[in-house]
Amino acid sequence: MRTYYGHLARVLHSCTDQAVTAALAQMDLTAAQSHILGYITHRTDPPCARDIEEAFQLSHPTVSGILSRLEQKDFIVLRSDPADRRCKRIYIRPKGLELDEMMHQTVRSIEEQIVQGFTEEEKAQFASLLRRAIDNMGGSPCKRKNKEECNA
Amino acid sequence: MRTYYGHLARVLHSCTDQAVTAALAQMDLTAAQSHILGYITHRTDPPCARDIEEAFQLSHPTVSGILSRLEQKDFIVLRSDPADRRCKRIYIRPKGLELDEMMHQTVRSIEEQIVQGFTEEEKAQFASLLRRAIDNMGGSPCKRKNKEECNA
DNA sequence: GAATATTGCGTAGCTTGCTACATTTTTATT
DNA sequence: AATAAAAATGTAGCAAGCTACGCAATATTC
Repeated sequence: MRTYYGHLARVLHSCTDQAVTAALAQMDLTAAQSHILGYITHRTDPPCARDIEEAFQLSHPTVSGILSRLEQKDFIVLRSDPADRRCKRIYIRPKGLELDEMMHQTVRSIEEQIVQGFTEEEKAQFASLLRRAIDNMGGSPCKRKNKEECNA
Repeated sequence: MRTYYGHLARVLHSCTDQAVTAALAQMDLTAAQSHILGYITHRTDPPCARDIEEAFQLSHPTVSGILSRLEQKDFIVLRSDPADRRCKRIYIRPKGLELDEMMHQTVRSIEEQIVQGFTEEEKAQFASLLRRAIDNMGGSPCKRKNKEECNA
């Protein structure tokens, strides 16, 4: 039987995503929403949509959709930056901040589950091979200037 | 910087998928459609939707949507099985058969690009680690009885 | 200073993924 | 035989990913 790495990547992404989403359902968050919410929380200064696109290698409309759902649920607020009125800064609201600890614990435990039974060496190799494969494919849809922020 | 395997899997899936879709655009096929079309072509007997769900670890509505788009484009035809009227057998149409060789060549070349610069040992390890990770996550959304068909 | 390019965002429209529910047909139970 | 369970599909509705387009604000260039 042939090996299709693309297929394996899809399946791994898909089941991981669903595990996280299921674990976070009680907080009314999906996997994608929680990752982005966590990123916003841990920034020292409020990011704008563009920052998230680069950090997560996602297109603008995708990020835009996720942010608008987070805003609807009152986890964040978007406000135009007076210094550059093109940008909309993203501010965490108390309701979003509250979930942070629980959210991160959930994500961490699922990340551990993925590499359960791996030796430290295997974990390192797994990450390294994944990053090399991504690099072989030209990184990702977005052109990214901040390469160090990606594939993290 | 922490390593998020789930994130890496998403990015790898995403850029692979887009590379395949871009390469196949002239044939009016997406990555998902071409994989499923290839599977149907290489079956000795016409499969039904359920077979595809198991082989690709996808939910019924997902497969149903892809099949209906393939049928709209006249690549396949769906016909009820007279022996079991619940099943709809999937038949390849000439227009679908035509693309097979070109399609497979495209997919193969992108699969090679993913593991470009990998030694044979690294390729084997990469596939093995991916399969172990998928296994750790409980395989995938579908419960699958045909485990040997999966993660291929 | 005016014209042009770039940047950030919004929206429309698509595919692909999911869950949840309903329907039809077949199989199993009793 | 009648009823219940299981299996295959259909459909509604959502999230998340994309491209392609347009608009407004800022930067750049002449």
